[in-house]
Amino acid sequence: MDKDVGSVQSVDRALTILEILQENSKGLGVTDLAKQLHVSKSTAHRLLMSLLKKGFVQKDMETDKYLLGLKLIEFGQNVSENLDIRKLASGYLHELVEISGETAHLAILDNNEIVYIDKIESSATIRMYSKIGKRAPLHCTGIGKAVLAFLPEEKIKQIIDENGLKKFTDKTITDKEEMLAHLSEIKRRGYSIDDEEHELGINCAAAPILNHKGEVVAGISVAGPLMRISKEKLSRIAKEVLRVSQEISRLLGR
Amino acid sequence: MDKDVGSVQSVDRALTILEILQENSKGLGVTDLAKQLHVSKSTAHRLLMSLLKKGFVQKDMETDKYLLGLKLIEFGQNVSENLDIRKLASGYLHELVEISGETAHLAILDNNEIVYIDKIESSATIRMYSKIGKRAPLHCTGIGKAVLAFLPEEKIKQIIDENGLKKFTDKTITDKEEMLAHLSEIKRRGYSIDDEEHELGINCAAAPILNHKGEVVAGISVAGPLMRISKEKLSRIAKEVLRVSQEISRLLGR
DNA sequence: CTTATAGTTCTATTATACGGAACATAGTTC
DNA sequence: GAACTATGTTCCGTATAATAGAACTATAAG
Repeated sequence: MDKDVGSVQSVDRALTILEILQENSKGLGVTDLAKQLHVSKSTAHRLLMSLLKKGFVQKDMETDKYLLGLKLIEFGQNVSENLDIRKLASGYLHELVEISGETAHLAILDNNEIVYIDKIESSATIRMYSKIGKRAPLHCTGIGKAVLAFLPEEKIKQIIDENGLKKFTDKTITDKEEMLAHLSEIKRRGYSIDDEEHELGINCAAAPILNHKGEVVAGISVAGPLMRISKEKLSRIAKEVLRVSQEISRLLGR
Repeated sequence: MDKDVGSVQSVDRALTILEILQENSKGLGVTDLAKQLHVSKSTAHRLLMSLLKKGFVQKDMETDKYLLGLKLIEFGQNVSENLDIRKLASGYLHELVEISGETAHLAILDNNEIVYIDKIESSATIRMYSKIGKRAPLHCTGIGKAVLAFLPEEKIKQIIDENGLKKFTDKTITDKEEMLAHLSEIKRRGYSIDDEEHELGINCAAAPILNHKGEVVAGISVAGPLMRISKEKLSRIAKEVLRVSQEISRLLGR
């Protein structure tokens, strides 16, 4: 057993108690906990007293068992709220670049547009901050459509009515009914495909990121030139983008 | 300084670190934390290593500061999900009984009806489990209306259309439009009043309990015979019921 | 009533958490 | 670019604080 240098035994144990209690939602007694922790009853008890005093665990009055405390709800909320989506997603975007060999993007929804807040390229190891901050419409970009599709029905209609469906290329969807059907299909399968609807020669697969309330807050995509991305490759990429988007959403408490 | 007997110093300190980090959402360095904890840098550092290893804190790669870890989101979710609303509310219901001298109820929404899951009476110190499990309609009870008012608009209409507005007393609201207006008023002020709409001679003030997503999951009320409750007393009670409902909702992460 | 089981408090022992110093790293100032 | 500061990390001897086990309660079971 390695000595776990640089950390504090009793703290490790206390945190392990929390983990054990997470697995036992009906609560555990001191003796059970002591066994699982491989410590004496008195040690387990003292650790519990510290956790109890701070509200990290509570004692069920009826069963006399210890369970996770309400304080943890607060903490969870707090972390969710102050989460920096860019930092959170960064590692995943790199993973997507690795897998696909193409460029990955992260964008958030702001004022009926998307704003790119990160972009990671395969070739250049340095980030191109130039494009970061760029805004794009919702109706004809991969991330835009993915985000739009997951907004509430009324909000979608409102945005379309307010902003229209401006034509960027011959492939841009400009008919409202067609767009609504398209979005509902995106919502069903979880990801969107941009088939040169914003810029000719560029294909893109994207998926939304949802927060703990199930609200769409951002989107990620992988995009690249048509010549390098076959239909088949794009659909493989789309699966990966979807998977990653779900992992990120999960981190947000989704 | 009392010795905080029965707890573990290092655990207390580690948990305090989490509390301090909660107040500093942009993160803190080792030195700052050590100062606030009144311990040496090395101690603060070792405590952080334990917290870090378990994912309770994370280190921001860009600023090199420590902040609350994503693990806490999981815990929060877990606690919310496994929360026993009855146990949670119990103390608060007793408080309401104390304040009002009348009977307090807790009910949850189930299948377009409310189900009473707790009832606490002033006179009898023992709980009357007889009434627990009883079902009642949404449109003419205090809790029912409070819950109904906080459902999504469409859901409200759907429920009314499906279940109708059955007349129980002369005061029962049976007109759909009148009911919708009534409900929107309830939503505005946060609490509902049942003025003999279900049972003659019984007045009641109720308010909804919302979960972390803002969804209504239950309601609480204080009810009593007309002869003991003046209009004025009822409105005083309603304020208390509202306050308590908000406190419980907050515990649920609202 | 006795026995068993779990929770809580007490206490002597030593392992372990502690502070301070040393070292490392980076960011600033001149 | 050297000298200086501020901050993070590692090391180490010491004494404190955490530990195990026993004693003591409080319930529950037989």
